[in-house]
Amino acid sequence: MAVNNELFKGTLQTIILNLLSENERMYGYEITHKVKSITQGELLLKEGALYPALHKLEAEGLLETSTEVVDNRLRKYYSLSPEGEKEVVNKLQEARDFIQNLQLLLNLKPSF
Amino acid sequence: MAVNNELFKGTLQTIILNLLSENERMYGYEITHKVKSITQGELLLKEGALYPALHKLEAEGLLETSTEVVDNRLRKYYSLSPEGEKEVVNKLQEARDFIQNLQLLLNLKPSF
DNA sequence: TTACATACCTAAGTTTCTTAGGTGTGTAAG
DNA sequence: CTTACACACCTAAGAAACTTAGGTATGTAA
Repeated sequence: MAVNNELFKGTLQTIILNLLSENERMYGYEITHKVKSITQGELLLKEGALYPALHKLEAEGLLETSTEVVDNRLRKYYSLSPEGEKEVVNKLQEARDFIQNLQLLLNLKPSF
Repeated sequence: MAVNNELFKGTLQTIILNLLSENERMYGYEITHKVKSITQGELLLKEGALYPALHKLEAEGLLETSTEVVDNRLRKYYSLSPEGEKEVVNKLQEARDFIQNLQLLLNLKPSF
């Protein structure tokens, strides 16, 4: 992670699940680039963090996979399982509460 | 931590420094209760997390301490050092950027 | 043939936090 | 009078997430 490394700890699962709720299916390498482009390079999602996280979410039954060969290279596509669809709703609500509480604790609320 | 445990990882230093920038001086036990009341019980800052964090910030020169005995009990008051005063500005800006990026990644921005 | 993008992966180490204690004082309940 | 709880500090062991630093393999541009 580029700028504020430490703070993003714990948000990775939520970020992955949300991207997949918007994009139907994505593969790992694509996710790292998507995160980079959305944050304009401020958050660099490391592969060493991403792949274990994807495997864990799959093992928990929140993600499903299908592999394809594109241009003679393997792609492992991930998509939300039915449980993943439910979980992303919870995770997003938790994220909203988290941001709310953090803004309260840091007096960042009334900036706009 | 009570509700969303995982997400607050990495935010503790910023929370401590910001509380001390608002309150001149605080002691550990007071900080845990302050955090609890601000978040209405949603974030329970554990002593096992707080005290090591305070010691680390002190070792880094960001905090200064003075001990007092009140009602025959020891209190160790923490306050920002000059470097701490500078660092809290950086940390808060990082937190703003973090929230901004997280909202972008999670599509939470245009809710109000 | 060197370098870099694409695309996957893992193991070792670091850091942070949780769990689960320990020490000691003061006060309220029974 | 002893049990429980609030106050107030502390630490050690373990869990978990992340970083670092690799490895494998293909395709393309210099």
